[in-house]
Amino acid sequence: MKPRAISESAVRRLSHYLRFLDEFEAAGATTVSSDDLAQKGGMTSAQVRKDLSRFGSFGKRGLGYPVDELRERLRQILGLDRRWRVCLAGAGRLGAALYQYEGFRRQGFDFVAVFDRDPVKVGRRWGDLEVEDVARLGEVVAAKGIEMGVIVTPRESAQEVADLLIEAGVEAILNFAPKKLTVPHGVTLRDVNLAIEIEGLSFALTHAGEIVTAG
Amino acid sequence: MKPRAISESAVRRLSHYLRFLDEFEAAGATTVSSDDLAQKGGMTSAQVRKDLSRFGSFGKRGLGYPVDELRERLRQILGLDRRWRVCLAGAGRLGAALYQYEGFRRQGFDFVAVFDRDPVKVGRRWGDLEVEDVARLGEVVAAKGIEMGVIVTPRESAQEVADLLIEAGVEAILNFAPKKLTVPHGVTLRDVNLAIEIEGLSFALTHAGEIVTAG
DNA sequence: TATTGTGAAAGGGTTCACAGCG
DNA sequence: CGCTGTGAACCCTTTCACAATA
Repeated sequence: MKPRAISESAVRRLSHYLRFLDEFEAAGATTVSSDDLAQKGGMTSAQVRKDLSRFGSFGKRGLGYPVDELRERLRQILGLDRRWRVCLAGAGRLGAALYQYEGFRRQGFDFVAVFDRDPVKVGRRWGDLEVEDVARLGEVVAAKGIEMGVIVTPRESAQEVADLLIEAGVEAILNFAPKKLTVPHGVTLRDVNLAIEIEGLSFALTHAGEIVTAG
Repeated sequence: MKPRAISESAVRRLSHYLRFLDEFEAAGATTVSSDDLAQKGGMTSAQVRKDLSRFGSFGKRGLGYPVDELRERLRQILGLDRRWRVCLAGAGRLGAALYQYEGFRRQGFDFVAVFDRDPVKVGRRWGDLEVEDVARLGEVVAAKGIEMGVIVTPRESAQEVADLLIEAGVEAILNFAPKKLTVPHGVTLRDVNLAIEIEGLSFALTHAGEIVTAG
């Protein structure tokens, strides 16, 4: 089975299309054209069609795509037609903000465990959870069937925690620590590096006039 | 002036190199080769050399790059040899977490104002700041010489706040709201969309076996 | 000799353009 | 007729490979 590779940016666009469809649905549309979707995202209609056609022929020539159907199909494709069990590694402020962010739950992501190494934090109540000692990570991940990990530790502990997660069988990690992590083949890693994003802004302001492209 | 466009991903790599150099410096190295840097980041040495050579010839053939000098040069290139005045739009939990994140201050980014529309939040003390009414955004941005905005509002208010920031003269925006914003040419926008990142993970787990490339 | 800096080649993602079809 | 689906063309980024050189 090797149905051709999909780029990370293409997957990101699928998520965008899903949000655009929500907007069209809210506006009462029953069909949308690739061009309608493209305009919401500042992209070309050809790109939208290429992205969608990779997963099947959902459109009707001359008409466009049925909003409802395409929306459901995209949710399936993105794996949003089920719920996922997620753990937080790091019980700091950023972790708390993510934990309480409604958007995750709404899209099907449930935080079912929080870990920290700090004995002061271990045992504290977080909603209906209790912060667990990171030493119990493997045990808890197995017991609760946790499938994704979100790393919100300081830079220094990030790789260590990633290794624990992977050893426990977690195959998808969202890393907020400002550290490039090494993961084995088969584990999916996404980085959200706040420092790097804001440095991109200072670069752009510093080099105003020179063009910065998308790539 | 048009010294060839620079891709966003290339700028991101410059930030990475800077962090790698910090690590090499901490380890006592005085020079590094493009291959040393490449290995830290899982990239090729040719890529490192191409990225760096765009800004000048910092290396010595047969030896590599002087750590100190390259580090300083990269800080200049990224605009980190000065401080930036940043405002937060949105006094919620995520905003609070970012506000208290030491990393920003350490790299030269100072939060000098926080805005919210909620009268309950306006007037509250945040460290040595006071939450301001978003109605005063233009005034405060001008008075404090604010250069960057970080949007941490709900989805619905994001575009509106972005427009206010831009009208006030802000030319760089970091957007955490899960909404694709429209900004005029000349304004730099970076998105951090947590929902989209985690959806990337569920996509990968759902399609395990099929390859997801970098692009 | 080891490593940079860089043209040339390769690779991969995006856009074009049009045949196909409702 | 309008819009999708898609092969081909295009373009940008990455990698290769080697001349240049400390």
